[in-house]
Amino acid sequence: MLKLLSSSSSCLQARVLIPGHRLTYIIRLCSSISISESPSPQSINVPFISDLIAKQHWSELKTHLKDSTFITVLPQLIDSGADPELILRYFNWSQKGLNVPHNIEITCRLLLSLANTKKYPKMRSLLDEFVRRNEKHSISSIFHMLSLWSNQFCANSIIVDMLVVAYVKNSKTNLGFEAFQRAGDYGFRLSVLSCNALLSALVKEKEIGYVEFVYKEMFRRRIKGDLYTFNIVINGLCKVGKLNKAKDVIDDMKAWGISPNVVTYNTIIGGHCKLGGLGKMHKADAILKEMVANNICPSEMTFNVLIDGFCKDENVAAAFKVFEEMRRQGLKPGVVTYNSLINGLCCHGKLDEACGLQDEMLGLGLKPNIATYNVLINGFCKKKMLKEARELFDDIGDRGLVPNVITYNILIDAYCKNEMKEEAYAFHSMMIERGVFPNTSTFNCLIAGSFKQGNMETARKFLHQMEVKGLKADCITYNILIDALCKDGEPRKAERLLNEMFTKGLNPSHLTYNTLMDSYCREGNLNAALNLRARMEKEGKRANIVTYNVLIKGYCVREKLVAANELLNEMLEKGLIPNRTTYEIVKVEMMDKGFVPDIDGHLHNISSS
DNA sequence: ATAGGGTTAG
Repeated sequence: MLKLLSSSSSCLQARVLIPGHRLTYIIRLCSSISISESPSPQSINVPFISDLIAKQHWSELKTHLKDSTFITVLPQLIDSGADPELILRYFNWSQKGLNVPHNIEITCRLLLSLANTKKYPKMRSLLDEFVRRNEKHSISSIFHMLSLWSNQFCANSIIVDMLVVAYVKNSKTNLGFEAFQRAGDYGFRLSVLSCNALLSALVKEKEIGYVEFVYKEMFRRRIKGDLYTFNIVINGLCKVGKLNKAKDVIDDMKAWGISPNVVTYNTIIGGHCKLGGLGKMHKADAILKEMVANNICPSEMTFNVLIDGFCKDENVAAAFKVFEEMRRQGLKPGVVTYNSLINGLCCHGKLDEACGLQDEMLGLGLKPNIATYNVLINGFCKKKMLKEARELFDDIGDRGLVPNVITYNILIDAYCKNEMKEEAYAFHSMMIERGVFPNTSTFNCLIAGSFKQGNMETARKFLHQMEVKGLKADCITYNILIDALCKDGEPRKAERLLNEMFTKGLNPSHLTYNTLMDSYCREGNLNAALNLRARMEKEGKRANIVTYNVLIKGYCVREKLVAANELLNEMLEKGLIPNRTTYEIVKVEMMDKGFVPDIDGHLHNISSS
């Protein structure tokens, strides 16, 4: 409990009553650069000074005020009830001229007087400047000052609301989140506007845990979300594959009387297409039907998302069916539509058809963009038609387009994979010369290429170069390094890299674990492989087909056929469909050694029964 | 004054 006793221009006395104690403390709160030593600061002639500020007679003002009193003028101006805009003008001038750090107390008082006169744009720019200055003011000190100087919840809330937006706008999302959280402790009410801005920034930074926190907290604080709020949260959840939770949010919004719109549906359909797992396109199709049943008309974007999904699901035929349906509904396919289809055809090696489609889009007056070229170049590269890829690359400039980092990465990767490192390095230099900066992916291609050629030294050189350039190793970099060590028969060293990934906040993928398990299995260390499986599942990653293939093979080569068979059964029970590799392992390692399959595909050991 | 789509690297 705190009771205000008195306040001077720069100091504030308050009595602190600590519950359960009989003692009363008198504290003096002084701002950092206030001249608290002088008991009564020289008072100023407010009307006179105000007039000078209004006329912007700064040099005259400077001669009237001694240097040391600049900061004492502000509280007096505020106390006098002068026009807040006038005070702000003086504040900005003294700030610029003297470059003194922001004084929290003064800033908060100024914000409060601006809030009371509804000078919202001025408050926004003041807060923007405050946040941009990067001074290390703690959020709690700001909130504390606001509570000390005002008991108007409304004014305080508006300031805090704008503060959150200012942090988010200036890419200080973590501070925006902290302000959001503390606002709850202080009981300040935030608007849906600032919450949406915060949520949107958190989604962009893939901080989904925080997104979920803010979303739940909004309910708890009775901040009513709008259509944007729900769409942002749904998008965040879809991006990390939490599709069931995304569906729950759709139920939430309906419960709040907000109907999902075309964006909502496109987002959730896209989520299924990208990370839906088994039978994902069927689910995506079902959502499309639900959307139509709810009288939401699919847009060009809806079809684009579906077409791309089918292409990635290696079902180009279905993609073309959607393409036809799209035109039947009178929607015009755009460049993105064609890019998805061209990419789908390229991935199937159907380059002639892909080029034909490009001609078709040209005929429709659609201009290919750099992504169109990237998918085509990639198609040629994957078919080892590097000459044709190079020719396409040379066409880019004639089309008035500029190759981007992806274009270069595709070609560098292709040259590395085809043991043409001179060409790869030439493209690496070319991109730098042309001002396209290599990114982590560029180095991943170069590092992987070096390993492939057995050139450990070069790989290390690129890894070093990458760090020097301030580029951080990502999951794929680690996978490349882990793979190289594993191929070298060094799974223990590779596992150390796995540990390092966690310390760097990187999320190992199935592939990471599977690579390591395979390497342990090859040297017959089944326990180490099983430990890794346990670790992987502890991290929320269920064994996939490759995991089972690796482990089954591991048991087989150690002649533990019964254990291998148990794993095979486990895999079938979990609904994982054995692939060609599984079949080969089973045939060579098991069926040829006395196991026979029954009608369900389960194997039985005839020598034991 | 905020929400949704296409291209690279394991």
